[in-house]
Order: sequence, then C-alpha cells, then structure tokens
Amino acid sequence: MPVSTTPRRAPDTAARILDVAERLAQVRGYNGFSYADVAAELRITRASLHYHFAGKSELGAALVSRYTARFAQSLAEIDARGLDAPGMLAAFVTIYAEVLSGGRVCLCGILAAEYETLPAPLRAAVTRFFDDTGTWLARVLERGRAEGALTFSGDPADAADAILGGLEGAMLLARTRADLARFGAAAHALLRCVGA
Amino acid sequence: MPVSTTPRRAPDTAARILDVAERLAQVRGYNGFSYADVAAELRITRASLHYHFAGKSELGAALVSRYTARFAQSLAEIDARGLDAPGMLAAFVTIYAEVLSGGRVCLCGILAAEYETLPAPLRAAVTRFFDDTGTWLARVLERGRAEGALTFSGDPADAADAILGGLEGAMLLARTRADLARFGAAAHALLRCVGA
DNA sequence: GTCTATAGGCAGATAGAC
DNA sequence: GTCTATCTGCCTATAGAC
Repeated sequence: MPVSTTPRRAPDTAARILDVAERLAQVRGYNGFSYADVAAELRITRASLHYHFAGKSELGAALVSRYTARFAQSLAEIDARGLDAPGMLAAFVTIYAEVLSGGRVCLCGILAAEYETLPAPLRAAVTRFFDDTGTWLARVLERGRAEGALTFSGDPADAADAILGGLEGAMLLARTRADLARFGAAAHALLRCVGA
Repeated sequence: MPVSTTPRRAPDTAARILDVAERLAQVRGYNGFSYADVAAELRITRASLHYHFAGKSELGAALVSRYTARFAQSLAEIDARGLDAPGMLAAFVTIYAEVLSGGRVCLCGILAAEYETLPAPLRAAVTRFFDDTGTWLARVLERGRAEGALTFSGDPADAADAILGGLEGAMLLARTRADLARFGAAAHALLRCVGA
C-alpha cells in the first residue's frame, strides 16, 4: 500500500493546543491560564481555540484525559520491565522527578488543589487519576511485601496514599524552595517508609 | 485605671474580613475568591474592603501573616506540653486533621500550588512558612532520634520534608475523595516512616 | 468607615466573513 | 480552520459623597 501511514508532520493544531495548555496548567494551574495565553503562544486567535475545544472546561477535560492515558502507559512500561517492587517504586518516583525537573508539577496534583473550583467533569477525572494510580501503587506494595522485598505494616492502600500524597506534596513544596534536590531526598525518605 | 482593656465586642471589620477571606482561600485558593465574594458574605461593599486592605495582594499577605503567627503559636503550645517526640508528631498531625475536618486545607499548602501566579511578597511569605515549620519538625525528629524514641536514617531535615509534604499532599488528595478517614490513615503511615 | 458610581481590563464565549 | 468583531460578565481599583 503506497499510501503512507506516517503521521502528518503538519500542524495538528489540537495536539499543539493541548501541549501548550498542559504546560501552562502544570505551572500555573487551571485557574491560572486563559485561552488568551494559549492563543498568543500559538499565534492564533481565541476564536480558533473555540473551534478545537468548545470551551475551557472541555479543554481541561481533554488535558486530564490525555495526561491520565500517558501516565497509565508509563505505569504499564514499568510493569513490563520485570523489576522487583523496590525497583518499580524507584521508577515511579523517577516519573515525578522528571516532571519537576521540567519546571512543572503533576497536572492532577495542581488540579487537586483547585478542586473546589473545577467544573464537575474535571473533578471526576482528577479523582479517577488518583484512584487508578493509588490502585497501581497498592498492588506493587502488596506484592513487594508478599515477596519479602518490602516491609511495612497496615493496609497497602494506606501506604500507597502516603507515598502518592507525599510525592504530590513534595513537588509543590519543592517549587517554593526552588530546590530539586530536596524533592529527591524527601522522596527517598518516603520510600524508606515501606522498606524500599 | 477605669478604662477597660476588654477588647471591643464590636465589629472589628478587618478581623472579620480576614476570617471570611481565610476560609475562602483555604477552600478555593487565592485565585479562587474575589473581593466581591468576601464583601457579599459580610454584607458590605467592595469599596469598604479596599479601605481596610488596599488591594488583594495586601489582603493575601495579611492572611498568610496571621495564619503563620497562629500556626507558630500552635507549635509553641505543643512544645510547652512536655510530650515525647512521638506525642509531639501526633499533636502536629492533629492540627492538620482539624483543619481538614473543617472542610479546609492548609492555607500555605493551597498557596504553594498557586505559587507561580502569586505576587512576590506572598510567595516569600509562603516559603517562610514551610521553612519555619520544617525547621520545627526537623528539631523534633532529631531530638526524638537522639532519645531513642524515633528511628529513621538520614538527615532529619529530609524526613521533616517527607512528613510536611506528605501531610500537605494528603490533605489535597483527601478532598478529591471526600474521605477524611483516609487522610488519617495516610498520616499514620507517614509517622511510621520515622518510627513513631 | 461605608457608601454610590464608575473606570479599565480581562475573562470566556459567539456570529459570521473568508 | 482561522479570522475580525462583538457581547456579556466579572475582576481589581479609585474618586468622592455622606
């Protein structure tokens, strides 16, 4: 078949809008950026943005949807690497560290802070992100403990919450200190919490 | 001296403004409330607010200032109770749990999420809050370890960051699940991190 | 101290031409 | 798909009367 399936190198405006909006949201939050910000950066008009995403809440929902899908893919890749539980936790922390080193925080972490002001569909999507990620973490923790590679007491779901919340909080704190190293140290301390 | 030093029961409008604004900020964030919101709740006009606080950034600074002072007072009260280190950590967690049970999150935690959009004086005040609180926590942790009441490895400052960030993050996550109990469980898991 | 009135800007959003 | 033009509403802020 001569017809190439190579993705168009061309604009794909919707994706570029998501790229810009995602970065703005991860730095300034959902309430901290506007259609005007995105449009200016892409050198198009606000009206054009409305063609691709009917409103800001739809853009926000698309943002979380894509972010969650990519995050799930990252977790699946960790699953596929055949690591032991401590290795999986370390890889999990690395995802967060890379986001932070890009000057961003977790999209759903910053949206969680704005939770009470978010449109309902966005709230539901954020909740789902944490449920999914917490479930993955709890599974890793439970398996690691069963195999003797991890040591902690209590419900794996609670330990998962502590690690997940700990990483989200550590990211936010790291920005107030402009100190990436302290994030790594705090993350390391969190993992020691479960014997990793 | 016959002139009573009893504080006026009267309005004290500035304090009432701070009370309302503080609650709004702890629920919706700095970017999530307006002068109009505060004014409507107090049944005064926006113009009156400007009489007491020149602008929103000044109001925000006053908010963080009062919050930090009260928080420091709470820590001083813990110091004065003659508890052992684990008891002090438990009391520290209780402060957070009480805030959350009131449907709020830590003022400086939510401001940390909005950090990049805050006026510079507000940013500095938030940074100071975490530095002060982290210093207090690290001191408790170090003393507890020296006395054999706590067991953890590494720099007490790193463990302090893990606990502080962990509590801030756990508060934000708890709201997305409307589940106060899970905050308590996560906090408990964090304290076990240092042997408490 | 509190008000009315108003300014000036920016937000999200829509209609309709091209 | 992208534009210009426009709408409506909310925001912070100020001037000046009471």
